[in-house]
Amino acid sequence: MARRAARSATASTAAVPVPDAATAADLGARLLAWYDRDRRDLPWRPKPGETPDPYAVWLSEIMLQQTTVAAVKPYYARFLERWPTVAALAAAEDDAVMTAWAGLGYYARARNLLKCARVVAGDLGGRFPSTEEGLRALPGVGAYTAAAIACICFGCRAVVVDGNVERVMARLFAVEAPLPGAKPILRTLADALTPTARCGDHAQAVMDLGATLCTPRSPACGLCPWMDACQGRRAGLAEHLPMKTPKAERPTRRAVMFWIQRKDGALLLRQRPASGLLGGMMELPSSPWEAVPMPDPAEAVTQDAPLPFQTWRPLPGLVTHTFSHFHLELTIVMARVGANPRARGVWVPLDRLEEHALPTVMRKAIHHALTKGF
DNA sequence: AAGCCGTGGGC
DNA sequence: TGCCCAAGGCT
Repeated sequence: MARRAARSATASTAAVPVPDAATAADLGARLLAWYDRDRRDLPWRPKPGETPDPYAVWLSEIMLQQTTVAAVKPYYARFLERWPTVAALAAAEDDAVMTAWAGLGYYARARNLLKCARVVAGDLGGRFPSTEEGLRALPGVGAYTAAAIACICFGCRAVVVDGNVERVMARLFAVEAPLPGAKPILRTLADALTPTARCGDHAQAVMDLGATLCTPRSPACGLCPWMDACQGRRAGLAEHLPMKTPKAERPTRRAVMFWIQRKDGALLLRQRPASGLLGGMMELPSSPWEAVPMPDPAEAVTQDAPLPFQTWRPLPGLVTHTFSHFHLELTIVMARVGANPRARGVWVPLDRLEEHALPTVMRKAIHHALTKGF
């Protein structure tokens, strides 16, 4: 029974013919010709003939996980200038790295970045592993990143599959099975197209194709080196691929957030727990973030404030923010406390907030308070 | 193994 | 405006 089910799953895979070696070689040659002609100039991409610095490539690949090139560029420049080598980064203070990462999101990446730098600079003597398997064992380095570094920096033949590659393969071979279920099929197709020579350039070329021409919406098929071979385009499906299984709705969580100022004007911040949402980042204290109606400010002041205070007022309006899996609405309560309050956290003068690892949602809350509260 | 984990930009 | 998406990894 189970065997029969597996067989039928395989049958749907078999409906997508894997290209033969000659076809793959032809497609690969046309792709590299296009890449060599229209190569994008990216800060982490070595010029033709230059030897890539594994540290720089690794840093860029971590930053680029689920993050756009435009968002990464300024962070990448600041990191590379401040910590030019893996040894320098390994020696950095945790807080300095989290502060420098603030605003880029997915903060586990920053924690793993530091862990990884310390493994490489310490146990590995300052050198990144030169194999896919060795790289894959590093914190924050998964299948994609290991393959990318291995082929870009060390010339390994590695199958690089990211969102771009999946989209390009789905269109080129008209794969109508929806993601994420179609991942194995798309990987098989990417593998069939992956050459041994210039494997790193090939990988970057497919990703560039996805980023610049074979875009999620309104692909520029007329400029594509694979236009005539693209089965998705031939079927009039290109723009609709890859299909995706619908994802769950995002609930809205709500909370009352406390802007608490000491007599000298300093603001109370706290550090969040090391793991989980915004792990290790700084926050304004608040009631729990729950998918319930907005709490009554007076009740929140009584139940959830990190220290007692008499003088307070709720600010008009809401601070809204959307995370990967929920929306957040915040009511800000402004309060004043005495000169020597006792509370867990750090008291920060308003002109030194930028020295702390404040994620975007907290910057929004601070901006709202400074705008509406004064 | 499906859910968790940020943010900004484009349409 | 609200929704989709981006060079994924971890648990």
